[in-house]
Amino acid sequence: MAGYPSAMETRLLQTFATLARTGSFTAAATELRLAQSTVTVQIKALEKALGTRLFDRVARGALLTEDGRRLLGTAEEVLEAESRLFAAAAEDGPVTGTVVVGAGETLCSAHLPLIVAALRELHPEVEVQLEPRGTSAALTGLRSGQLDLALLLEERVNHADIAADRISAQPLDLLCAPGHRLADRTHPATWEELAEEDFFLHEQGCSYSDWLAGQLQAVPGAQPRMTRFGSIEAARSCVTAGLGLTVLPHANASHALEEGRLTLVAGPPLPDVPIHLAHHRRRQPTRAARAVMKAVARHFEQG
Amino acid sequence: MAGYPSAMETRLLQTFATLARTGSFTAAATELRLAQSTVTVQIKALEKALGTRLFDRVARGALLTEDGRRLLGTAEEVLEAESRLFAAAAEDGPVTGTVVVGAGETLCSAHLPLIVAALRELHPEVEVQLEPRGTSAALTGLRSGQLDLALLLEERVNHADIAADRISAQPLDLLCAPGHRLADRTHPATWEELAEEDFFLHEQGCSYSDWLAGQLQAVPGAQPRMTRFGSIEAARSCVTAGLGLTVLPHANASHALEEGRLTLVAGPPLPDVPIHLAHHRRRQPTRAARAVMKAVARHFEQG
DNA sequence: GCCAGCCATCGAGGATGCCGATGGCTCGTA
DNA sequence: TACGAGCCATCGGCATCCTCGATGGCTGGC
Repeated sequence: MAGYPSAMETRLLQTFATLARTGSFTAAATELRLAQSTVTVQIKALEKALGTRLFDRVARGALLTEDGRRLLGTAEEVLEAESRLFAAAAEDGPVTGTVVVGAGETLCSAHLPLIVAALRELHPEVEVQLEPRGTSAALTGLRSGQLDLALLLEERVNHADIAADRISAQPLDLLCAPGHRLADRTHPATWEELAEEDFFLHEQGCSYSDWLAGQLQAVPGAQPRMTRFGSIEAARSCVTAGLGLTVLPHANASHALEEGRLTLVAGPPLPDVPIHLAHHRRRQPTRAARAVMKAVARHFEQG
Repeated sequence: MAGYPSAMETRLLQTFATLARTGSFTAAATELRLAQSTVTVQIKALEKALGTRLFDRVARGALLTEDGRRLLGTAEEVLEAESRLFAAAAEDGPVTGTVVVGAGETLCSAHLPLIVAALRELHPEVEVQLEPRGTSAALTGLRSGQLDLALLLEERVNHADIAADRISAQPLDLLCAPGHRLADRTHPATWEELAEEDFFLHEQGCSYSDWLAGQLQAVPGAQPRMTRFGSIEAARSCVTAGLGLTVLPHANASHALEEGRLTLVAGPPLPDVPIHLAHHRRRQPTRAARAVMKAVARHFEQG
């Protein structure tokens, strides 16, 4: 029994303050919507808890004692602090802080700079920190708390502890250099034809590159030649140099297409790659993180 | 339903702070001597009351959310204010302020200056304000709250709402001027003899003067000549001028006796007049008032 | 001296808090 | 992979506490 009675309820302090102001048990009870006897009991309980008499009961009502006057101010400080607590809880906190977003290089280079720029206008106080990570590294980061959000280029994100929303889908482009022999094909190349070509793809774990690799390897008797790079830029450079083909989300290829460094290859239909925005299910996103989530969603909605 | 839920208990805030510090429901429960389930329920109740999630429940325990971090400080302010309240209640307040003491002129002139002087040494912060009042006016003052204390020269003080302690008794002196014809009596004068004299007495309502008047009027066939004054000083002046006799508590006569302006008259035995120290029963004396009460009691104990 | 207003007390009943047990979940380990 | 330890959420029971209305004592005014 070291300290004070731990169960101190501010309800008693409310009654204390009201009784001090009105000077009447009955009036205080009316104001507090309580029975008069309840006020009597509560004040008695408070006096017992504080170990001192707070009021003199006189014929016309209740008068603060010296101790009562002395303690009233502090009691009101408690109430005021409590009121501030409720007020702080009611209002939203500032949208500020750093949000660490993990995303594969594909998205980092194509979309995220635009998103960050849009966000900066809406919430200048929010700092976004990009962490280039593949899907599995991103998931680990979400679990360990190193990442607040992750953008995943995956068909499905199915983990019990990860919440993921499908926010968009990227069309894929099959690409080669303008001078490449497949550049001017008028009718689509088949998988069998493509399996004879050289491919320069993004690293293992990149979903659309893995998907393409799977398609090529599925061609019977084929021995597809695929070189994987840790950097999209490196793979794309090989392709613009005319060494072979690659596959990229359209957003990552559009620049080079416009500048004539790459051109589309007519080929078999390619699927869209969905983009998922993920966060840890058990961790509530910060306000800043929610702002980022909104900005991401808006970016992909608009195109 | 305008405001916040009025029943906010700091117990929940204690649990909030402890859980935030330990990061574990189980550890917090152990520290707070509660069951783990209780901590769960309390935190849930607090989150509901505040309308926001305070903790992320993760596998290894509980992590503060952004809102939790933001509100923790304010919650601790509430606890700290409450702690101050208990501390303030535990310690005695300062002995300071003004104490209004009512007393008849008799005591005001003889005793109270000494009491005030003694008190000033012990409690320099306490200011005593003297209100010359007769018994009935003093009682009214106690009831109305104008007086904190009253010193009453009465045989008995018997009022349900007034608490009075008999703290001393004043011996009475029967007095005349040295040249008066009763000054040199060797054997005591009787009431019959005294009833022939001129008396200069304090005002109506002065207990010992009234008592003396009663004795004189009780002498069969007597027509006592008594002049009453609103001021003791006035009555005493008449007596020192040799115009007659008076009766006074010894303390009020001693100065004049020592200086030879008055002398004792041998007469019938006179009773002691008790002094009562009174305060309103329903009003708790302030600390300053209690200090005055102590000083008064000590003064009369010492003589 | 009676009446109106005020506070204290009491008993009942309804709400609430706390507890122990149990179950689901995660993580580390054999 | 299966298992056990540790952690939190839920549930039902029990005791406690809170609130209320009724009643009585008291004071002060008419």
